Order: sequence, then structure tokens, then C-alpha cells
Amino acid sequence: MTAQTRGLHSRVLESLGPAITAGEYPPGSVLRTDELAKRFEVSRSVMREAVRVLESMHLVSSRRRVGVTVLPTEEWNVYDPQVIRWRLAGADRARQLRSLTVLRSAVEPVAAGLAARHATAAQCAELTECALGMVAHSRGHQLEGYLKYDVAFHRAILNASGNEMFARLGDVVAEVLTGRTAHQVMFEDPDPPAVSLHVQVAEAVREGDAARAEALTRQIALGALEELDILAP
Amino acid sequence: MTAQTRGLHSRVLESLGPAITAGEYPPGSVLRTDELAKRFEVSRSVMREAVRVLESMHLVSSRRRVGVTVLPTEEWNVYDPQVIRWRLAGADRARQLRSLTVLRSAVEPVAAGLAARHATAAQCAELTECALGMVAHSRGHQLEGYLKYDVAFHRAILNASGNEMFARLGDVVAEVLTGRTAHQVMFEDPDPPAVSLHVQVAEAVREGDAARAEALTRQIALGALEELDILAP
DNA sequence: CGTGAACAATAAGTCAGACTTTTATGTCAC
DNA sequence: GTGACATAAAAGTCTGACTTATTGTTCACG
Repeated sequence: MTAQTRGLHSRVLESLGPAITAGEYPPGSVLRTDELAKRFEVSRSVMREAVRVLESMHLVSSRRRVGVTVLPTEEWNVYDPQVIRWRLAGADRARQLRSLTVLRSAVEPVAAGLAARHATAAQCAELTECALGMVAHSRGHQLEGYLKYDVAFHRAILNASGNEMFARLGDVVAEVLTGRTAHQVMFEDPDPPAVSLHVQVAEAVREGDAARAEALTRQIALGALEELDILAP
Repeated sequence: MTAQTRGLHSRVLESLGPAITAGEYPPGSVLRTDELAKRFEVSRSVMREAVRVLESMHLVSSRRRVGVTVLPTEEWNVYDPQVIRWRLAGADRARQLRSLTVLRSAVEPVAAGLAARHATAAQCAELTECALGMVAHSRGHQLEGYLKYDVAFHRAILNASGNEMFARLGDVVAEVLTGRTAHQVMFEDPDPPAVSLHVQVAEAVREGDAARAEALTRQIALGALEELDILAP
């Protein structure tokens, strides 16, 4: 969950990265490596390595005689897990959560359909276990336990899809679900129909019914979108 | 399209990155910075910066007293545009194209639905223009021109969706479409029905018919999946 | 014979300083 | 105003010395 803070260079990154993604340095701002090195009290070598990493994320662009220029948002590698973490920790957390939820709503149904085709017996078992865990924690304010199984369920679906790109969205989904529980209106127990949908998805996958798994997951996704009021014009 | 080769450090990266993603150094392989620096005939500082970037992509992990260890595929930042390019240039190009096509098939229909809700007049105009360009180049072996408009069309859809995560997949889609035309069985002119679907999507978006735009785009996506035989058990 | 604590070897990490190269900008002649 | 040219500023590169964490070995002791 938390970032690796190994190395002096990482500490600089964990300070400068969030500052940039938070918009503290508006696009077009120019920084100088020497000045940054002095500010963070590190050598130029360390600072240069940090800048190189930021450059590989397309957050900044380093050019001779100019300096380190902050790039506009459209250039950023918004799929970089570190960038996602930094943005979720920053000011436009809400915007980011909405954006990621839309992505989820697109990907997860298709992933569920693929899972129904490709899931192994072990993966089906895990899926069922997660769904049952959700049911068991769906009443009596056991939100923490519920969340754990919810995250595991969606991770399992993405992994069982057999698609590498989908599987790698597991962390993103986990982040969104956690953020939803923590920040959103999740004082109450989850809606029984929503829980039931998860159980049915597990069933559909186990039976190899791709169309049903996809449709049911689309229902779940719709619920997530509605929670954030993403649909009204 | 092509990578920025500015800087000695980038040249090293463009050589070592593809080698790793191609599996020349199997997961668990250990490299030493000094040795690499000697091999590429650069100073340690330059080599260190390159390694830092590879580390930020989670291709390798650098640890004291151990060296630079190549990480397993599951750890890689597979959404990093540079990693995608490297893998598309390597041996498992086919696998990668299939994987990305599945991602497309999940994302684009939803993006089209959102575009129907949010597209501006200018975006609708561009979309229509692209569709007409496709029609104009759909006969008489004008594959190059057709591809240009095809890429522009899908880019426009993703941009018009108003979702940042979708918009940033424009380059990926462009890569997949280009790869499809270059490598796949695209000697013949594109199927008239496929071309027609694009025109209808543009129409649906213009009319604000989200459901129809989504359904039509799902048809297009289905075609792309069928081309690569992704559906048979 | 196993266990653990001290130790040595190793490779990354850090720093400082000197030098090179690119390139934006200002200057001057025409 | 336009071009060529000089200037300076910042990143880029290299080198060497030093620090630190970590692994693996060795050796003493139970």
C-alpha cells in the first residue's frame, strides 16, 4: 500500500511528485536542478535521478539552457500507479475517483465475461469464498471486513480474466473501493441487492455463463456510477 | 510516434529496456551497475539514471549488496507507454496486441456512450469528418489513408468521452490499429459493414444517443476481437 | 552438531568538483 | 528588419573518493 521510501532519492520523489500532481507548480513552471538540490539538501546526482524519474512519468521535461519544465496534465502518465497514488492523496481526489470509477465500469464487466470463460477451478473457489465473505460481513456494521472481501472479489475477477492489462488494474480498483468506503456515504451496511449481485457473478463464472457474468457485473458497475452521480447530464 | 533519443541516458534505456521486456534477462537475473556502465560505455552516473527509470517502471529492483534484479512480468507497469512500445517491438508482439485489443473492446464502447452525452459541437464535427474520411478511403487499396482516419476517429471518440483515463489510451489504440494494418491480413479493402458502423457511431454521438453509440461501438469491438480469434474456447 | 554472534566483502548509494554541450537570447553589422 | 555571431546559462557527462546497508562466512560456544 505505502511507497518504498528506500533511498534518499525516493524521499525527494515522494515530496516533489505529489507537489507537482497537486498543481503546486502549474504547467509551464520552470525549475532548476541545482536549486532543487539545494532546497531538498541533496547532491545534484540524487536530484538528477529524481528528475529523470519524473521525466519518465511525463510530469516534467528537462531541456538544456531552459531547466525542468512542468508538463500539462494531458501529458502525464496517468496510469502510473505512483502518479495515481499521488493524485488520490491530493486535492482532486474526488475527480480522480470519479475518473477511475468510470474506467472500472468499462473494464470489470468484460473481465467478468472473460473470467467465466477462462477461470480455473481454484479461481472459481476463491471467487465464491470472497462472495460468501461479503455476505457474512454485510450486516451489523462490519464495514472493514466487508471491504476486505469486496476488494479481494474484484481482484479475483480481474485476475481470472486471464488478461494482463485487466489484472494490473487490481490495485486501482482496490484504491477506489477503499476510498469509497472511507470517504463516501458508507455509514450504513451495503445494500442487500448489491451483495446478492456479487454472489450471482461468482455463480455465473463458476457455470461458465459469460453473458450473465458480464451483465451482472455491469449492474454492479452501474451502482458504483450512481453512487457518484455519474450519469445525469 | 518515435521515442525521444535526447541524451546519452536515453540511448542506454532504449537498448536495455527492450532487452528486458523481451525476456533476454529472465526474472531474477542480477545485473551490476558498474558492469552495465562498462558494457554501454557510459559513466556510472548515466547508468544509474537509466536504472532509476527502469526501477520506476518496476522492470527491475535495485538493492544494496545484491545488484539490479529483473522483476517478474506481473510487477511491470504494463500501462507505461514506453513499456508498451518496447513490448510491441519485441517477440511477444502478437500476445501484446491481443491483450490490448481486449482492453480496447472494453473501453471504447463505454467511451462512445460518454461521448454521446458530453461531446461538443466541434468534437461531433471532427468525428463526422473522420468517418467520412474513412468512407472516402475504403475502396481501391488506399489502406494508408484509411488507417489515418480510422486512428483519428477512435482518438476522437476517446477524447470526446471527457474521461482522462480513456483519452490517454489514444496512443495505445493508434498502436493497435497501425499494427493490425501492417501485420494482419489487411491486404483487402476494409469490410463495408465495418466502415458503415463508424459512420453510424458518429451519427449516434451527434444525436446524443448514448445507448446506440455504445451498442454500435461494441459491434466494432466485436469485429476487432473476431479478427484475432479471441472468443473461441 | 547446530546456533548465533562477530566480521569481512561487496555492490549500491552519496557527494563534490571539474568539464562539455546544447541552446536561448542579446548584439551588432548590413 | 534580418542575418550572423558572440555570450551565457543550464543541463549533461565524467571521475574518484567515500559511506552504508546487506549478504555470506567464519568461528566460538552451547
